Amino acid sequence: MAKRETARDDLLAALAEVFRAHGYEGATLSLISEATGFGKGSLYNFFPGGKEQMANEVLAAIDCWFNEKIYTPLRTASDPAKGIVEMYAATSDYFRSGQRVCLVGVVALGASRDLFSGKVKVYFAGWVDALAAALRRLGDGTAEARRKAEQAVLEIQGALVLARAFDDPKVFSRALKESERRLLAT
Amino acid sequence: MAKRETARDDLLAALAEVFRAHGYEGATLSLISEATGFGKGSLYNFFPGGKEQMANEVLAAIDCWFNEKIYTPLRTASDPAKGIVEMYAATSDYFRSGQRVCLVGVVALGASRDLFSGKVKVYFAGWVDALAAALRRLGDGTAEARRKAEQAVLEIQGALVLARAFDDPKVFSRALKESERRLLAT
DNA sequence: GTCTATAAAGCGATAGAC
DNA sequence: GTCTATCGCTTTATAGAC
Repeated sequence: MAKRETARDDLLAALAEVFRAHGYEGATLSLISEATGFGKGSLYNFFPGGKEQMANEVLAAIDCWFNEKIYTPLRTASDPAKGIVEMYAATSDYFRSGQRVCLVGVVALGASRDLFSGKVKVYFAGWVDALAAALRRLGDGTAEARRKAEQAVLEIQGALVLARAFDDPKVFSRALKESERRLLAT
Repeated sequence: MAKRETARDDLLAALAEVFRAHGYEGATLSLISEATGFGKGSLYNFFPGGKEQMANEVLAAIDCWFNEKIYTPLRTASDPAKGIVEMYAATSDYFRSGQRVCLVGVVALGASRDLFSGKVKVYFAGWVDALAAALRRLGDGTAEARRKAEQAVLEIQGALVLARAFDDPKVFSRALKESERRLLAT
């Protein structure tokens, strides 16, 4: 996390937005070049592996962000219930109330899934596991905690689909609020 | 629905599988040509509008199928609860227990959303509305029925994402079973 | 109605000047 | 480290033979 990595992190953030907006197949090098301000030559200097390496590093950066900002707090919060509340808040922020898509979810549904299946699994497993850990600390049994955690993650992904389909952020906000309420009830 | 339309329906079904497997951007004419057995010339004879027309007709056919097999039964079943049970069964069949993706959901999340936003909205609105109608017949108020219906459709879409991410049909089956149980409770 | 051949544009990726 | 020029290939789409 040294300062000299900031430049690459910024670049990865810009790349992530292009992949989110156009998907892996649709994110052409021309679009990437335009969005990042770098020529193709520079891009291949940063990522000798081309588009595939770009996407792999973007997915790794996303996983890293979620680990740091969501999964770890969820596991270590002194009050697990507060950790869950903060998870929903951070999730809503991250996805801009449903106007920003989940790149990992898009990849999971898309044709490029096979290329990145490892990273996709790690991302979702990390989320479900961290949430299940918090629920166990709230008193749920192992199986019940896992079931509820899976359900919550699934609701977030479904809310993103429906919010995009209806082009209505309120669908997302409403769904997340309900999901949080249900998860913390009893 | 005349018999002479069957050939085009079969063609649209084959096209749908290509779009599901590769997404709109990834479904190249070469892939489509291979999957359908028609040369590019023939494809442009059937669909002068090219790929965009193909996708539009595929989405229309999907909407038609859901209307006929799911939305209408949901509205007209003499027993609304039975209609809901059958909706979940038909949904699980249609998506092959989560191994088949929802093309409309994929389009909603993808870059081609703007091209097909009308059809995407109609599909999901049709589903939510039909399900809400069944729930009202079961005694729910307008707002409550709509809320529950939206939640159920969202759960189905989320279950597809998670099942694909984990590459595990059981995730889908479990989620649908739970969703059905919750919807029919009380 | 179906094909092959081909056009024109865009793709990912590379080479080499600076 | 960044660029322009370019390669070889694939893309969508069209033209024209059969």
